[in-house]
Amino acid sequence: MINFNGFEASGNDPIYHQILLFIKKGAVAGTIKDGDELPSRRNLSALLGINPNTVQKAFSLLEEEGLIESHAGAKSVMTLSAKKIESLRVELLTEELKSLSSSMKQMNISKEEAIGLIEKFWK
Amino acid sequence: MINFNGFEASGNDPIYHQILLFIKKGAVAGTIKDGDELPSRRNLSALLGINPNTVQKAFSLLEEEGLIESHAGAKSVMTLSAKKIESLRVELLTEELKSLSSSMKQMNISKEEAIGLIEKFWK
DNA sequence: ATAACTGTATTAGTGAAATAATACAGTTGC
DNA sequence: GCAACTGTATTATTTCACTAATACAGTTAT
Repeated sequence: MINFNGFEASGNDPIYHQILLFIKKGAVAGTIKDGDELPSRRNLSALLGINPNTVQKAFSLLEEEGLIESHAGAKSVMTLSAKKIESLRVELLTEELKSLSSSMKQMNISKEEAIGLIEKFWK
Repeated sequence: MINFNGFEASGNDPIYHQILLFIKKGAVAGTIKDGDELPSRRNLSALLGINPNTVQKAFSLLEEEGLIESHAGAKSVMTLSAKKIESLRVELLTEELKSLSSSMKQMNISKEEAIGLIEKFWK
């Protein structure tokens, strides 16, 4: 069963999208594996203190992307492959790093200084 | 007069917030200086293809933070100091790097790999 | 002075995220 | 078989970002 203890909703990003990212990042990290069961919509919404429909939105998007399978009555399960995971890895890293380097350039911060700052901030 | 040519609204971040960041990052970069005039609400909204009220929201937040001054009838102007700029720099960098390192850890990516990826993505 | 610009304020409407309360059908465990 | 769980669907409401259309008062340039 996938563990949501490390999850905390924050910022202005929609909650359903944060759940989506949490699952995707877990898949990339290897902490979420093919065949893993997801908590039920009702259980997860209770655990996170949010509405079941919000969880349902996240899960239905995961299904559209082919990352989980759902059947009425049974728990949803992860459907991962090495190929899918590699795609996720590229997708998430590209997003993250494009945004970082663009942001740093807008502040006129050099690559070297940026790397130095990362060394500091990495705890 | 502050130049908004490099600005493009994108993503799910509210537009008023993107305008806010654009100004703050410009101040940190040094391309926006103390005393610089801002375009009028009406002009900027027309240039960006958005509603004047959205620009007004961004500008009123900037005023609350003491980064601009506005008086009825006259153009708004930047009110920056070395101290304010340094605060902005710390605020923006902390935000950006905390988010990066947290995200990388969720994907189980080491500091060394992260730095290597930044070297690649920095163009 | 006056026309054309400024900032500021108000009221109304749309769309999306999230909540709330149900309902129904399929599965699983005892 | 049956109770307790599952996924799925529907309708209504609230909040916020954003748009839209005005209105009014202060400034700036000619």
